[in-house]
Amino acid sequence: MKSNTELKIYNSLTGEKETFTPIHAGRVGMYVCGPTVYNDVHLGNCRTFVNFDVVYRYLQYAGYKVRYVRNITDVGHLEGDADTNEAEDKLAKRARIEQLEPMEVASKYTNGFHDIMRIFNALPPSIEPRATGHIPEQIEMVEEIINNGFGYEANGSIYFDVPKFIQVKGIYGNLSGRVVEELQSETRDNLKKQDEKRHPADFAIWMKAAPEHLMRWKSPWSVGFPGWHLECSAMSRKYLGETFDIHGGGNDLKFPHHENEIAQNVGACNCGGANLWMHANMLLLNGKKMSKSDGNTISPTQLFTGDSPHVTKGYSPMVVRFFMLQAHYRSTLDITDDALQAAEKGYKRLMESNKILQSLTLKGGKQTEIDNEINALIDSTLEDMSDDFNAPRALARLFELCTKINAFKGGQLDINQITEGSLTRLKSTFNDFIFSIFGLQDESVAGEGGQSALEGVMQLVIDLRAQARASKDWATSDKIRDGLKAAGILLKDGKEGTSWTKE
RNA sequence: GGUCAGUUAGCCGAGUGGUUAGGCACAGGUCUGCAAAACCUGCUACAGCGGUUCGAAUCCGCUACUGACCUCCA
Repeated sequence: MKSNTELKIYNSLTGEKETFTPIHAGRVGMYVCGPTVYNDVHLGNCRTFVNFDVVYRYLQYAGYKVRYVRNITDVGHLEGDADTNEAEDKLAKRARIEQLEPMEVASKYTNGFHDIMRIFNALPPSIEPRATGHIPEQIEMVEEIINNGFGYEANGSIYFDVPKFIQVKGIYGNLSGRVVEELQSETRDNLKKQDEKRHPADFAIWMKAAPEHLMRWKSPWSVGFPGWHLECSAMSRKYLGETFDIHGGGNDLKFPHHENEIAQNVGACNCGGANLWMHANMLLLNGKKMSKSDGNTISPTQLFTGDSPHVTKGYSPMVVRFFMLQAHYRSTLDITDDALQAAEKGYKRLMESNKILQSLTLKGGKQTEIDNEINALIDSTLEDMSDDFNAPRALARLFELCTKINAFKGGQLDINQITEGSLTRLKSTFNDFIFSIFGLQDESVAGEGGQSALEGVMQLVIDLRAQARASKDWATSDKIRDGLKAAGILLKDGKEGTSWTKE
């Protein structure tokens, strides 16, 4: 542990921030609900995964060995009314529309999802299991649930008996705050549709496949496919154990998905799955939920290219990632063009300050008030992250350090007012935060190989311009500066010469 | 309709019962050949109405509004 502060995490299950104590000292098991791969990944989905990427990264930084499991749902997730014949598997529907095998659809969108995650610099999970790769485990779980009396068969489909579960275990609704009596009264109008389910709150754990259904497996009850919630219960248990540390996902999965997941786990092995549930909040566009039907939506690609009426220009992936870090994961985040522009400048300022910091040196530094301030800021940055992963607050502290760093360079503050040890600590912590914890990348750095050649060229150009300036040849000097700006390179004249940066 | 969350300065967004969040924008200044960058200073807000308190943006209640979930959704 590089931080002495204990880690506190908000637990959706209890509604309180709790001191995090892993089941096995030094190790963390974390499961995050991954995407259903029937379409291009949604930008809001990206926010959730970026948030959990930071959680994953910070846990590792804090010294934990983390097993991070994030699934790919490629079967079972129904679209439409799941209780009528109109229900259709999301992947199967897509396969029909695109005239592809369901697995082609899954592969296509899984690849697309991975591409976007890589672009956002999200680390791959330790294990990325697929629902279709775990059919036996899911069938086994259905059997367990039936044997424990919490499942019943109707026409080849198996349903989870929620009223029975409530009667015996009494925990259904603890996560989402639902009361099943209310659910029943709310859906009474729809009761006539539910010919198979005994209770409207019941949900399918195994579905008998209609003849035209493309995805089908043999089971003791019918040729069919598993229910949507089941794969997470089965796979989290398989890879993380009957009880594990953290389960995460988007806020909108809390009910019914996560509530049912818990019910399945408890119903199968009398184990509750995760000790701690984390939910990332929604991403809004112009103050409203993204919705394709309203046109209030933007894809990651559109955001990068600027090809959308919602933005005036394209924003780089790291700017978007930085933008996401500026809000707490449990708050909604409103994506607007103005906010993105602000984030773009903030991101550049942060990256630039880090570059400056890494080049700072001192001779004969001593401990002063400034030294104390800097160390206090570093400490609070770590404390902020340990307080329910408060990235925006940690980022604010980093910006306060930026001001100091820039002042050291500009000469407004004397670098020798801090000790050698503090400078070293500042350099490593600042660097770790930006790259290892926040997972940002420096987009101003050119690709491999090109950088050193460009450095040489730039040094030459800057020298030539310095000569022109020395002889007060402003025309040449300004021509160089303006020409470089047009090429996307900014020159900065400082006290100790000129430096440059990519725009 | 039910449940839950939120309403913070021009914009985005943290936050705690009493002290400057931060970013961006804006204004003034320093520096500069000019500019940019950087630094300094300023702008100092907490939906409305009540209540608790010596003191509330922070706790409680009501109202208004927004959003999420209740149906596929990260």
